[in-house]
Parts: sequence; structure tokens; C-alpha cells
Amino acid sequence: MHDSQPQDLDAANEMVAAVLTASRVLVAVSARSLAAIEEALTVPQFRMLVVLDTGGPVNLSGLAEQLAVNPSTALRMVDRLSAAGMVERTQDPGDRRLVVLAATAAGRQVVRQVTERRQAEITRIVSAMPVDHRGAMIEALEAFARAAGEELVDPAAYTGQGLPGWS
Amino acid sequence: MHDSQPQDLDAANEMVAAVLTASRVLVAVSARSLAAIEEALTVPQFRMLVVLDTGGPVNLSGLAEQLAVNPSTALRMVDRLSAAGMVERTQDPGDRRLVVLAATAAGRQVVRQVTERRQAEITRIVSAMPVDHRGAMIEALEAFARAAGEELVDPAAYTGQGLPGWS
DNA sequence: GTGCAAACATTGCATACTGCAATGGAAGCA
DNA sequence: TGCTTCCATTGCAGTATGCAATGTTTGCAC
Repeated sequence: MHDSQPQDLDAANEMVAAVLTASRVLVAVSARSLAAIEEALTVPQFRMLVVLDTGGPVNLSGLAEQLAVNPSTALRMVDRLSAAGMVERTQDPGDRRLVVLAATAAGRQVVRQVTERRQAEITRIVSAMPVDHRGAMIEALEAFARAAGEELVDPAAYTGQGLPGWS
Repeated sequence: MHDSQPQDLDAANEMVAAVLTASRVLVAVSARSLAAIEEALTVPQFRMLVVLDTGGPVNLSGLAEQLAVNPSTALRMVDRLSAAGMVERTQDPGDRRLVVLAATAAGRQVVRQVTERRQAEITRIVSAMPVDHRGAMIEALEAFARAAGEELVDPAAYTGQGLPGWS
């Protein structure tokens, strides 16, 4: 552990630990807000609903691509969510190969409920944080993300999506 | 969306977006470092290996508890990792009900490989970050985690574990 | 305009993760 | 000795996941 740049390695360790802890908090918040509703959704199902809610109607391939899963996986998830009344299937009138998928009112309602719970809990946490840390934290995190070459995520869409094979 | 404290909500939104993006980076790093090795491990399997590697021999119930999964789930994961030669099963000589589980040399080797890859990639990212942001980021993230009431994670053990039902 | 290639949804098959509910063996205790 | 408790294991079920067909529909080239 004592390489040529020990302080860089230590900084990396500290930073990873810090981001991971914060990440765990967010994940726990997400899980709680999902478990709090009565509809018993899984995380991948919720991700699909969010994509359909925010992105509008898509076909199956497009949906699978947005979720970074195989079309067959997306299809079976659509089957379940459709059976649960949260996703609506329609035939594309222009191209009969395509299936148009959209969230139903019930599906959008669930997304709204979970999002609101999440909002509330995050706001509660941030309110308990020293005020002078908030701005620095945002800047530092954005610098980290920029250094990693990631484009910044839209503030409204904190879904946990965009991770190949992750929830 | 225009409540009594709009700027607090905005701050929460920005912060969530920032932490989530950073979180995505780390998760992507984890996924890449796992996919880069030839052994083709799943994330839950890697979590189990890390627990066995860092925590020493345990019985099945203890292992399941540390991973926050059902004992039957842990058992079948042990089956697979055992078949892959990464986990060793032994009978406890003192109590014949117990099964002693430990990582094999191959299992520890895999953990070391993945950890090193992760280390290297994180270090690379941090090196690309403006120096003056690093300290602020660590402090801010720790403040966030404290506000959420989480105990800080050990810098050496950034595994993604400790999430009930999550990978 | 006919035919071939590409796109698309779908299904079959296999694997992994997950939990709940038995089951059976072993240990501890009265 | 017998009852209770602990522990691993197995059966069953549901979800997620990918790869490899399959069949239908479109689009394009000739």
C-alpha cells in the first residue's frame, strides 16, 4: 500500500469510501420508498415504469435499449407489468412490427408516489446537513463525475438507471 | 412543486443528482472491474467472496446474515461458488450441525484482482479531478452520510454490501 | 413487382437470485 | 430420556437475465 504516490491512493480510498457510503444512503432511500407502497414492485420494474413515464411511448427494442437489457427480458417484464395494469401495449398502426408501450394511469401514479417519498426523505436528510457543506458537495461531486467522463444526470431523473446490468 | 421552501427542494434535487451521478460512476467502475476478469462472477457472488475473504470462516447462517439474504439463497450461492472452486465447505468438528465456509486461494485471488482493478480506476479518476475539490468532496459526503444517520464505511471495504436485498 | 435482407416482437431454453415453508439431523436442557 | 431449539438442506415458486431460434412485417434492390 506504500507506492510512489501514497497520498493519492489514500485520497482515492477515502473518496471511494465516502461516495460509497452516500451511495448506500441513496440506495436505501430508494429501496424504502419502493417498499413503502402497496403495489410490490421490484426495482427493475420500477425502472421500467420510470422510463415509460418520463420518456413517453416507445417500442420494445427502444425500451430494452434504454434499460440496457435484452429485448426478451424487457418483453417479459412488460408482460408482468401489463398483467398488473401498469403498462399498456398497443399496435403501431403505421408499422405492424412495432408494439407501442406506455405507462397506464396506475403506473404513473406509482411512479409519482415513490418519487414523492424519495423526494421527502432526501430533503429531510439534506435539511439535517450543515448548510455550508451543500454547495461544496454538489461542486465536488460534479467535478468527480466530470473527471470520470460522465455526462451529468438530469436532476429530475434520479432513478438508478443507465447502469448495464445494475439496478 | 412550489412549496414553502423552494430553494431547499432545489438543493435536494441538485444534491441527489450529483450524488447519484457519482454513484453511477462507482457502480460502473465496480461492474467493469468485475467484468474484466475471466472468471465470470455475478455481483452477489463477488459480495459473498469478499465477505468470506475479509471476514474469515463463518457458518451458513452467519454468512447469510452478513449478506442480508435468506439462508437458502446463501446455500445455493455457496453451491455454485464451491463448484467453481472458490469456496470451501468443511464440517465443524465441534458442532456437526455447522458448516464452515471459507474462500479458497482461487477465490481470494479473484477478490484481489477485482479490488486492484477498482483501485486503479478510481485512482485514475481522482487524479483527473481538480485537487482543491477532493477534500471538499470527502467532507461533504461524510456530512451527508452523517445526516442520514449512517455509520461510515471502512475505506478498505468498498464492496457494495450492506444493502438489504441489493447488489 | 418480386424477392431478399433487415428489423422486430416473440418464444424456448438455460441460469442466477430470491424468499417461504417443510424436513431431518444434531445439540442442549430438563 | 424426551422435548425444544438450532442448523443446514431441499422443494416450490416468482423474477430477472441472456442467447438462440422463429415468424411476421418492412424496406430496398434489381
